[in-house]
Amino acid sequence: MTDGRTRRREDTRQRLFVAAVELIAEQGFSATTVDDIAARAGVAKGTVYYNFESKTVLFEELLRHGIGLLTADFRAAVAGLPPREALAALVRAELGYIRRYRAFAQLLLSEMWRTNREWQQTLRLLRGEAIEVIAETVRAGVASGDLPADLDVRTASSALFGVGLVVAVDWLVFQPDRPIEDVQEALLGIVRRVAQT
Amino acid sequence: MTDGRTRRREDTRQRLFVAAVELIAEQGFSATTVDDIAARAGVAKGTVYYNFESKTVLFEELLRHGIGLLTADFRAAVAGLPPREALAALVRAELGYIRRYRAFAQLLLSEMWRTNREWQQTLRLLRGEAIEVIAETVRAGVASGDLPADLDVRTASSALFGVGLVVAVDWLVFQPDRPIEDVQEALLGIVRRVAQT
DNA sequence: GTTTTTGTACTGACCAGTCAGTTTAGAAGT
DNA sequence: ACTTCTAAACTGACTGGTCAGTACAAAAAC
Repeated sequence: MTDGRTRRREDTRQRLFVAAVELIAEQGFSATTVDDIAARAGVAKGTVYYNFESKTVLFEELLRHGIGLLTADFRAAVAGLPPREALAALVRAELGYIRRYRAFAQLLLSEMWRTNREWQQTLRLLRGEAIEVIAETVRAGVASGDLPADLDVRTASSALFGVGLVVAVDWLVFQPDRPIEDVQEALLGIVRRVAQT
Repeated sequence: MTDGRTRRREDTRQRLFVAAVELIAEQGFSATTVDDIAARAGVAKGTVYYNFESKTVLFEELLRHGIGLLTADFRAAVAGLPPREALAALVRAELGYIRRYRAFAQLLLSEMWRTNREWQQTLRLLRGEAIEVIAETVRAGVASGDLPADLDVRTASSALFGVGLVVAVDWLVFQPDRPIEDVQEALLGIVRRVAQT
């Protein structure tokens, strides 16, 4: 199963992911060339096409991989917690994820609200999966009375997701010196306020 | 000054701005070709280069123009108001602007947190100008005691700017059916909460 | 008669994707 | 063990197309 071949190949794909995510976060998908990605990953261009069908597919698989990790973090964070605590745990999980995968978060923020791109459908779907975890928590809170009954679940969930993203990335890009605890506190405050509207 | 020639030229530039902003909001700067922009504006390619030095300069002037309007709206909104009301007025102004110049807002959201692009310096500068208006209001509020003294002016101002942008664009892209008053209410609630931290 | 726009044709750089050939891991034969 | 064989993994020069920017003569607007 994990013989030398598969491990080697998995390693190559991982290096390509890392190279691609960094370059695309900095420059965007279109401005990033396959040659750049190959060079940064330390492989030949042909290797990119041996491992991925096309530049677009590479990016789609990258999105799937990255958001998959985020969704898993979300699920782990809320497991077994009552609604209000689960909501706070989600905020902490999102921030922790963004700190760990800074470049991916930056990339998401830049590409999330685009329209008319080939991979846009994929991204929408994946965004939906991540937000669904938040939505389940919000829904449970509304049902149990822990959260206000008139809260629009879908809107609140996507707003929560987006606000976390923008505040954290803004912090990473423009205020990297500020301690993360402040950011987390500000975000938790925001969430608490929205949950009472 | 505003003779026929200048007005005609100004009109051409305006049409090019509109075409460029829509295409770049949808696809990004790199994926948008000068031929596309000219075609959408209903103008020959040569006209683009008669009116602008290069594709990059066109984009930079577009950014200057768009953020200039936003900054002017901000200044008009806060004129003569006490800090807390001024803050609410800023939120309303930002939302109104985003509704009017939807594509530009989408473009800003996508390009704001990029690094390593030629025009990135320009964008940072302009972002600073817009945020400075917010910062003046926040600073005045802190000085007069209307806002908490321990509020970090720079951070609060940029967070306010970013949150408004992401919530509004998310609304435009994913929930266009939802009434804008809801969005405005949610935002005002958020701002009130942050102002008390 | 001067400024602005048009239309078309062109150049040179760049870039996604291909492919014939090379290297490598490890299975099979002795 | 140790050679031989094979398929998987990787390489990098090459191709065909795309696109920013140029050139310029003729037309339209003022």
